[in-house]
Amino acid sequence: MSADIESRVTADDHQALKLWLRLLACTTRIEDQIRDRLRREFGTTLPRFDMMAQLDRSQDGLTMRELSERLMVTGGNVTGITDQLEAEGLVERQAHPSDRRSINVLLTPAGRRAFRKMAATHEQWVVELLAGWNAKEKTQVYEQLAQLKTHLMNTKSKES
Amino acid sequence: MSADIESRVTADDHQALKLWLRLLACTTRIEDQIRDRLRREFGTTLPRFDMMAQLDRSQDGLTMRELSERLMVTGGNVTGITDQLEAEGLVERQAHPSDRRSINVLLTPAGRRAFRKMAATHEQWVVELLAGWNAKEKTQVYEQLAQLKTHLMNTKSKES
DNA sequence: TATTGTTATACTCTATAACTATA
DNA sequence: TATAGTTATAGAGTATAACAATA
Repeated sequence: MSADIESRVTADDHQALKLWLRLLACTTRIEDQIRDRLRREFGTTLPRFDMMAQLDRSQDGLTMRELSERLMVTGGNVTGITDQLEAEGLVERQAHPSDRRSINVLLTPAGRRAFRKMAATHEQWVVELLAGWNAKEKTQVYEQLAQLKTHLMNTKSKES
Repeated sequence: MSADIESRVTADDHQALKLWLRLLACTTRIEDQIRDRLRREFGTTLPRFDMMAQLDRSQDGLTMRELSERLMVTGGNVTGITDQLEAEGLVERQAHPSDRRSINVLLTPAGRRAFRKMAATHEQWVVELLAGWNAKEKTQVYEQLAQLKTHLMNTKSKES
């Protein structure tokens, strides 16, 4: 390998690393802001907000198993979050019509109202935090991220 | 406000939210991969790796206070991570030359060797994970993120 | 036997606050 | 008094594994 090619490879490597560190810094900053605001303004957390978002999309509720898959956390965690939300009257557990092992979790009317209100505010936070980009730039980055996402979904996790 | 403007605003809001969710998905995926690989291939964690990266850059070591600022975590956490790395012989605590309250933390020669090896592998992971973008695209996103970062640094945290 | 959900437990990462030694 | 560092504690957030009920 010639020195030229090698140096180009090295330059490209550092480019990727610098890009990653900047990407991580921006995302972490936004996520921390959202966590902090959810806690202070609504007394909730991101996992709880995410579970309510999943339930809001589904009219008939979701089983613990479905929630576990969609939130990408293990079953024990779903039980814990559901317990908290149920204690506050935001969700309820119902018997599953056809499988007595399963449990259907649904938003209560109060839970749906509370979520809709939080979601609107949350969306305004995101608009504000991403206001460093105009509409055209947002579209560009959105499409560039689509490419990256495709690549990442095809990138196997390293086996142990 | 006319219906047109309002609908444009709404469209833009959803654009920001969709962009944020995609940005978060990509970043989380990469970060999880890196955490997982650090754990499996080097038996270490991201905070430990980050501390060693800071120490590798500084020839004369850093005080606990400096580490706390650079890693953006509180002092108690720095003590804990330092304890772990010291127990494995990767860093050492030394008396500060001019302030007896302070402690200087330095990489040991073994720690520096271990870090350099990990860092090279880590950089290859990042190159691989970001391979969904070519060099030109990486440069574009890098510069777009610079803009966002500037905006985020000027965005005050919400007061309580 | 396999699956659903719960419980118990543990580990990482973080913060706050009380404490000591020193400035 | 103020600062550097340590210790103790707590709370998210996550995982694994043993378990009971049901399929």
